[in-house]
Amino acid sequence: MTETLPHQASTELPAQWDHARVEGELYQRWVDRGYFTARPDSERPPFSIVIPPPNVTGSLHIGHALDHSLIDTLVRWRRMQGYDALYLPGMDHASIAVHTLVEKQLVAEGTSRRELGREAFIERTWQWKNEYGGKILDQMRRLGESVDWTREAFTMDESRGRAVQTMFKRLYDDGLIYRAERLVNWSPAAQSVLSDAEVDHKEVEGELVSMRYGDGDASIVVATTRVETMLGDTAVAVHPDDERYKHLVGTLITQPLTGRQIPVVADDYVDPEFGSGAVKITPAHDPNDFELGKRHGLPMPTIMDEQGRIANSGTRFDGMDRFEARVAIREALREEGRIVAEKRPYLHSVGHSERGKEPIEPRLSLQWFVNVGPLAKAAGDAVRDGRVNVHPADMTKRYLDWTDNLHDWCISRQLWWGHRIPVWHGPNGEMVCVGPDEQPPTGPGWRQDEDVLDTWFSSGLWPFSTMGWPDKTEDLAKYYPTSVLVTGYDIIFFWVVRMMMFGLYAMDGVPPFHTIALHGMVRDGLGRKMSKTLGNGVDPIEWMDRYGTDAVRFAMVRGANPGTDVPMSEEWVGGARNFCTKLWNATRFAMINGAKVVANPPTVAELTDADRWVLGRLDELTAEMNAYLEDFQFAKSTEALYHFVWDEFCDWYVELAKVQLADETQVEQTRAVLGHVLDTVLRLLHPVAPFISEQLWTTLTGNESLVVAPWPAPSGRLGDTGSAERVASVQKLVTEIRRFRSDQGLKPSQKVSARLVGIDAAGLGGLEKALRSLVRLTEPGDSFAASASFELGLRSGAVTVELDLSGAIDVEAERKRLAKDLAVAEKEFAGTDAKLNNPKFTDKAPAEVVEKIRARREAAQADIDRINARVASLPQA
RNA sequence: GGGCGCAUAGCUCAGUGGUAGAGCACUCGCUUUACACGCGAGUGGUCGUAGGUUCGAAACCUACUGCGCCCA
Repeated sequence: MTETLPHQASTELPAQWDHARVEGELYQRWVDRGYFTARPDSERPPFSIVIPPPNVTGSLHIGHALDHSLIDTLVRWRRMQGYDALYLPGMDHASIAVHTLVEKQLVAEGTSRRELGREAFIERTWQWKNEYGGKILDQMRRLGESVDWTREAFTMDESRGRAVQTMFKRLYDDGLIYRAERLVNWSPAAQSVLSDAEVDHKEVEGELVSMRYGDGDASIVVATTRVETMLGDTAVAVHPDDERYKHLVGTLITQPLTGRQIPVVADDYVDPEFGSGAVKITPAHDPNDFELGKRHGLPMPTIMDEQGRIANSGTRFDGMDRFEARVAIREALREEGRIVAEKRPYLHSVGHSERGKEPIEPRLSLQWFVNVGPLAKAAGDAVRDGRVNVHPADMTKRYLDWTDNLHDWCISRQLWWGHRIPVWHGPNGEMVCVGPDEQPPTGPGWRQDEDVLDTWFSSGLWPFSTMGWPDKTEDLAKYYPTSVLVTGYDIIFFWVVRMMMFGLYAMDGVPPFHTIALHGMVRDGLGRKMSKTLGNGVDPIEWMDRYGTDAVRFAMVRGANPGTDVPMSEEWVGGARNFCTKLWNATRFAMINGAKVVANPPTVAELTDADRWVLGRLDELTAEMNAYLEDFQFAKSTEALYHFVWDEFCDWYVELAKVQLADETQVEQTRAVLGHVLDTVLRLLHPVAPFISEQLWTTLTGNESLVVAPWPAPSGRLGDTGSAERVASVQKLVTEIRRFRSDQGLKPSQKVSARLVGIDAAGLGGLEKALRSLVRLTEPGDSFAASASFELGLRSGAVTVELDLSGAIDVEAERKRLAKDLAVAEKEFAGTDAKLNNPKFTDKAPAEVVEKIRARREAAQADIDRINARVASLPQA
């Protein structure tokens, strides 16, 4: 078996592509040879991409497989084009996820993070990271990603930590980071604040409870979905123009259960049409109420603790969980006869933690914020004035929607795993922000802020923190800004906007990338979102096991139209695998027949029409694929290659070549053409399917590796020789003859004696041998007697095919076939004739269009005449 | 409630003013000497509905219907 090892050039390929055995070895060889290592000191121009850092807890899911396949395709393509390509890998530290995970472990061990203490907890978290984190990096190797492992980065390592601290201090000193008491998204599960981006709003079936505050004339009915918040009410609000309540505005009203007196206030915010037209106001537990409370100077008591339990309300509900309290308070109100209506289920929208899925509690709390105003404006302007392009362009609006409507970003988290906020608080409320090389204040009463920063704060720095910023490094000078950011449209607000804001700010207005190439999300084979509830999710690693990495990558890239979702099914991956097999077999066939890459290719004059045609098409393909890749049209680029390899090279050229290989005078040139086409095709395929292309190419050429082989350019040496037209004519002849044979029930293998009248006059004499081979037609013998004949119109003339079927033909089948052809031709004639008889058309349509239609009408007329003649010549039934 | 997008073959999608396409699925035939993960030949579409612009509309405009996504 050793003869098939990938590192040994062998003249013969194994019968089958054994992806499972070869992939790992090939990948390791690439890494060992340093192909993926960027060289800032090289003369080559840079092409750099930083991967949006995956999460340290994560593993490769189907979305990564898509994103990474596209990125690696671009990187490998540019590397082959001669760029000094840097594809920089790494991970983020996933503050909440890891913190929660380790905390759970501690609880299971009967202890807690408080018991352990901050330092020991962090120590423990690093242990977890070193032991279990980063599974995804191994999976990236499986996927064949050409990343520079010598530059692997992690948001929590020392260098990235310096970047975070530097950035914080700059923003702080510029007044763009501030601390304030605001109503924030509180996660009782994590016992931490979350940013708006980490909260999903979902429709839930809750209840709408209407209750009466006050008594008699001085009473108002208010409705709420969160009855428990009534303990924190500090007002009832009505619309200023609402006649029903005018007499109550400015008075106090008695609140049930607490017996407190709260004011009735008037505010435009209230919708008089909704419900009773009056609303209860809980400033510390509802965003709208908070704003209203500020306008009216209302007290803002917090009546829940950090775990979502009622607290400090001074009622018997203290200590109860928020959802228990909701029921208990409702029932207490009912006993007092305060409930006037209940609507259940009542559909309304509730914020949920994107990670933990639990309902978010709006909570008044002292937190750190980034004032995103100037940052977001700069991020929007960079796209508006064209310094940064969004692909596809219609996604620009989506991007600008984000930058133009961004709220201040809450960056503090009540967690321990992460970058601790570099601010020291003094005994008298002083605050000192400390940079990386500065000494924090010491002395009694000084302590560092307890909170850590949102993980996205460090991820936003990724395009330059990974290159050594804030130091002025060689990498930063060469690879920043990065060439393009490739990511899904669903995380524009997470990655893209943050990286843009921070990049423009930290790097003197230079954006972190000039191009944002957006792709969609992977969906299942029926176009449905993959989800746990549907159970339609898939593990890309399983597919790689079964079909090979190349098949998974090819399927992904082939499905990726710009900005649109990518439906992905096992059948689709299977199709990609079939393509790999097809190419494998074609290469194997070519090599068995002596295909080789030659130093001095045959001159154009030495080539046959088939040779010239396939080489011309290869030139077109090369140009086409390049243009598509330049434009991030991954699906089209891959589809073009697929079509050429299968439908043109394998189906036609290889079949035509079989005849040439049997001809001593043509065998050498044919071997050279086969070798050249495969050499080029494998180069073109390599960025998408690196493994199989490498194995085939190194075997075919005996060269070291395709990873660093040059990307092909069109040869441009074919010119217009008319070969393409002649091959197209032969294809038409072949198809029509096959159709005739099929309709007549002839077995494909059955040889038929035939005369091809007019083939020389049509300029196809050079292809006759090949044509006969493709449709199993033998030369007519002495006893040749045509029992069937039909004429075909070609661009260079008509050819009459006469066949000796040695016996009667199936007249009925033939009649049916001709009737169908006649119908098609007549429809074509009628359509074109109607146009040409319309003076408006002939007057107004461009001359070349009129000419084209005229030619079509003539061709249709000729077809009709031929078919009618053929019908007339058939024996009468 | 606000915004955006989509509707083309059984399924999933290309197609942006001049002959409706692909992959898969389906039907028939085939141990044709690289490949049955294959070869050959086929079937299948009033391009969501209704108006409009145009010599000409799947494409451009308007309305409607249905579906999806984002935000609140």
